[in-house]
Amino acid sequence: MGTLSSKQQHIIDFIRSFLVDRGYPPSIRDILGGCGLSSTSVVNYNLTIVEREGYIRRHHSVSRGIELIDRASDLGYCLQVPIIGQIAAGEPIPVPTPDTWDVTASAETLEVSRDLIRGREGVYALRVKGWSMVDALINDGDIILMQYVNVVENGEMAAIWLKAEKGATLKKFYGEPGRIRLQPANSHMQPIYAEPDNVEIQGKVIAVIRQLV
Amino acid sequence: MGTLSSKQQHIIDFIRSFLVDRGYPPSIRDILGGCGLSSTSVVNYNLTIVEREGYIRRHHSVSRGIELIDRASDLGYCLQVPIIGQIAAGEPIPVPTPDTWDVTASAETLEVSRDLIRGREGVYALRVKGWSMVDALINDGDIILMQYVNVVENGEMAAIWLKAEKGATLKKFYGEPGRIRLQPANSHMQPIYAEPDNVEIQGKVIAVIRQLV
DNA sequence: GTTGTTTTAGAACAAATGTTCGTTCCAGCC
DNA sequence: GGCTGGAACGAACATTTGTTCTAAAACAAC
Repeated sequence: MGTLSSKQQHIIDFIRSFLVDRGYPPSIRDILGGCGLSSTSVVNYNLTIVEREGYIRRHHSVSRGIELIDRASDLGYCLQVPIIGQIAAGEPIPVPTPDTWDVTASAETLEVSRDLIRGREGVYALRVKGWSMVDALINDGDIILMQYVNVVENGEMAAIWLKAEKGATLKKFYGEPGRIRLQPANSHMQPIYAEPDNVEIQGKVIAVIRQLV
Repeated sequence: MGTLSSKQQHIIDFIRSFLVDRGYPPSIRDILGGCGLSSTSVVNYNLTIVEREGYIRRHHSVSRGIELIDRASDLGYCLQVPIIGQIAAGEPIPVPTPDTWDVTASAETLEVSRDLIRGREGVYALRVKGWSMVDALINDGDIILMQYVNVVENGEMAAIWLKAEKGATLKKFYGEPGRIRLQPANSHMQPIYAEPDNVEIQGKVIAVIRQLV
């Protein structure tokens, strides 16, 4: 990646914004107009240099065949995850059944980068309401990424519905002989013990996102 | 969003993979070949329907002017944020100076969706080491998104370097007459008071990301 | 069957767009 | 001054590519 003149830098910026804005690359004459240049051959000339320096890839004799390949502010793809509700002690989570799973139906969605999902299926998001999860280092207003599962391994953090208490909580799950231990993430807090048929797993936590300000 | 024939669904899938693969949209004749169709007018005919159903937007009389607008399975751009180091009590953060700011230079980057950044400049990420920040609901292994700033407003969470103690910490910042109050996010913990010229702000926290499993 | 609608075919056209080439401008240099 | 190489210009050209039109085939409803 060599150095570029300001004109060439401007061209790259224009290509990027054009691409984000319109969804397809600009033609040479688009760049001409957008960057205030005066001749298609000037654009072509600079485009050749920008390609030689490794910022774009050109597909010759293809209209708008410009491919951006800068890693710097490069655009990887995100996935959209539905925010299907909020979790608060005392309220059940409206987990969608796997067959009525429709991302587009949900009113709000969260954009999440691919590495957080890691190819998992059945991922949804919840907004945390209240301070009942602070022992799990989860705050009011946080967003938790959940995966829809029925069973979890020991030690995994899960959203658990306590039928008798009619309360939802986030705890680390440990199956023990004859009982289930629900351990707060904070080591200073005491665990809760529950009957196996009193708990219902509504999904496991795969990430926590807290946005400040 | 209406229903599509299998042929039309195939066309959309082809457009998407073509786009991801080559960086620019297919022409009508590309679709013709890629989907095994036999006439450009057939492609055009189905493209019109697909557009009417809201899956794409066509820019007429523009070569390859096809814009994918399905929210369901992809799209939305991410930005890359450099992970420039880790924060732990007792170690300074290697904050880059604004002029040597080079995303590509950093060994590790984090992909983050656009809404988390919100157009801010000078954003970097830190990996949290140790449990010294649990009072701020931040755990060992969490990743915090930071923005490089020198001053913060009262109540904002910031990475603060205490010169005398030679320690970095994350606290809520409050300027008070003659002193600075550093308040843990956890209300059960007591604040720290510091001399104004003993503190050095290294950036403010704009998001916390915790990945489990 | 008839009728009407949807879908396909193929070709021709016009516009969009990449490419080429001779020329000009200009700064640096011998 | 004269030479040279990078950069810009402008026009012409060739290809790519969207668009349109007519006819036919396929399909559904009656």
